[in-house]
Amino acid sequence: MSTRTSWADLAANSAAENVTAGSSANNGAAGTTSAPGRSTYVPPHLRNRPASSDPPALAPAPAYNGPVASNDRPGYGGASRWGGPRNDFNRSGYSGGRAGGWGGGRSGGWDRGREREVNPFEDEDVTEEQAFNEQENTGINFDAYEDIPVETSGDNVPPAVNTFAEVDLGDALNQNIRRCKYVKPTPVQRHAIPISLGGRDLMACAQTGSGKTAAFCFPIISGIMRGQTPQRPVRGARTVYPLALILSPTRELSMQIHDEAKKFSYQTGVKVVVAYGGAPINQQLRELERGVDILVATPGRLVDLLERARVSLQMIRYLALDEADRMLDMGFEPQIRKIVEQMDMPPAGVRQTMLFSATFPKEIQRLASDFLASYIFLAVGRVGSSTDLIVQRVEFVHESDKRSHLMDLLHAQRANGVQGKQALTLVFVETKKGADALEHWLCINGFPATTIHGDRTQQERELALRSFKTGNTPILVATDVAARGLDIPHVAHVVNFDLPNDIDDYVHRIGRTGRAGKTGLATAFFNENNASLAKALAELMQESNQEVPAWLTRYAARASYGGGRNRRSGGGRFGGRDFRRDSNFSRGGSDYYSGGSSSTGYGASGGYGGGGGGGGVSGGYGPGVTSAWD
DNA sequence: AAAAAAC
Repeated sequence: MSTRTSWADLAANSAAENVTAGSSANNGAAGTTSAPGRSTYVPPHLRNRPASSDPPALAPAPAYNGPVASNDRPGYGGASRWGGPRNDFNRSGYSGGRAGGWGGGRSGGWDRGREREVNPFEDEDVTEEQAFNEQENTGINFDAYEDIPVETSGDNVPPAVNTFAEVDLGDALNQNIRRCKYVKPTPVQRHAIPISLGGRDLMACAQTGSGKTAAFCFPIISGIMRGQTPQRPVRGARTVYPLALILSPTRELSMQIHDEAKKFSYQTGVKVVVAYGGAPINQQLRELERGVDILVATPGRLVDLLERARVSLQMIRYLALDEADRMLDMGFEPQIRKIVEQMDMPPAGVRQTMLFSATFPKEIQRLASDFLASYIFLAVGRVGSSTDLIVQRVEFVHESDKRSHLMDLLHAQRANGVQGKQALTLVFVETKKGADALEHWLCINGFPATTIHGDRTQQERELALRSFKTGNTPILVATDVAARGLDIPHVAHVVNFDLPNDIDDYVHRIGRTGRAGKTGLATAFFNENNASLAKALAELMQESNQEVPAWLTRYAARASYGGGRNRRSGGGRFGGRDFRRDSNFSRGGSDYYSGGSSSTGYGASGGYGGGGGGGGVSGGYGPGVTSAWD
């Protein structure tokens, strides 16, 4: 009994046949099938919470009364791609109200005060009322941003913004941005947010630690807030229908994205749930039943949930792939294809799709383009990494000398340690066995170490990460499970005990340090086993103004087989280049790339920061000043 | 050849 032309109707036409309107959001929890007990369920971790941990007396988010048509900016192509139905996203009657103002019935019970939303900012100083619009006067040298090379291609690229205030994210979200103490958008946010708000699909390449999570979360949250409350179909009573899906390649990264997204969506009425393997599924199912707008997940657990019909993707409006190139590499691609193309998700062009990574090899871009419609390619920053914050060293170390060499590094580091505490050191190795062995060896030699890899239980993995973050065990031996996305503050040193075979993996690994405007050190142990990486490594280091040892240059020259996987993706200074711009790209269709492109942004300073040296992104960050950088 | 990702 659908009564209007809505997104749900569109979905019904394109994806499913058993749409039954009339039930409220989220699997009828507040509708006719509502289970009365459900809305009063309080999960164990929230029971008996002292009153002091309730949200402080923040003013309720003011009603959002701004224009509601930002999804429809004329001329950006969003509306035309969507045709009529998309206009229904802009619920004209959206009138705020408590906590972002979902009408009654949304997320049954969620916003009725029965369950208090845990304040994710409770550790932080929320009384601080920095004037949101005074960010021009903070004394931060954001001019440095102007030097960051930016490349966009695609049709009708929306112009970048300079402040959060000038994009229309809504008051509740703006307040959370303020609580996060994000003063000014990072470069990728400046460009990606207006693109996404304009309704466009996006493939974005931006440095590690450059605020990508917020770049895709803000438009999603904002879009859901202003969107029409969907008529979610009733299929099985226990099927839930998230509106947004965020996929990431590791469990810990999904947890981290979830934590971030919870902060951004605090008191917006938008519910974020995370689902990943290795943890009991029942608790995740309970969370899902309590309502979900944004689902953050790893692929395996999501497929499980889909096959159990506990989750349907029929109502997905937003799809985001973090570490998108990893998600589409050989190991992951079939699973991702299944989720995106073979379940009930609306097709590209109907949903909005955002792909983010610090690296984006051409061949992966080609695969990814299957998931996108008329998308904008965005590359921000140099060679896939904030490398000017990271001092990269390469040392020639024979396999048999690696342990003692590591020991020397750690001893030296301990001597220089601040306040007697060992600086956090992240040591990457090639294999899980190798990780365990090295951890053991470090421990018996007096260096408190722990390890994270796929053979450990999820509990062990999470404990290891926590123990590392707190400095309890300041050395973490890791496989590539920890290479991507994880934001671990204060990592002073990344050691590539075993170098990866792929230069992109190296970029991601060293990106675990040098975050939040801090400097970092990355040391690699190179030997004859790594010859195939020599060329790419030497080039990468050169591009980021690092000292390249002469012996490495010789290795690089010798390695004539430096093609294939190890070649810089697209070359040049960017983490990537739109593969559509390659002259040898052809795919039959002509609708692929017809737009213009622009480099270095929108009339901002030209050039690449004088070959890199002056192009630093860190310049001007004062101590204690937080940006949305991380 | 390895790692990750469901039970």
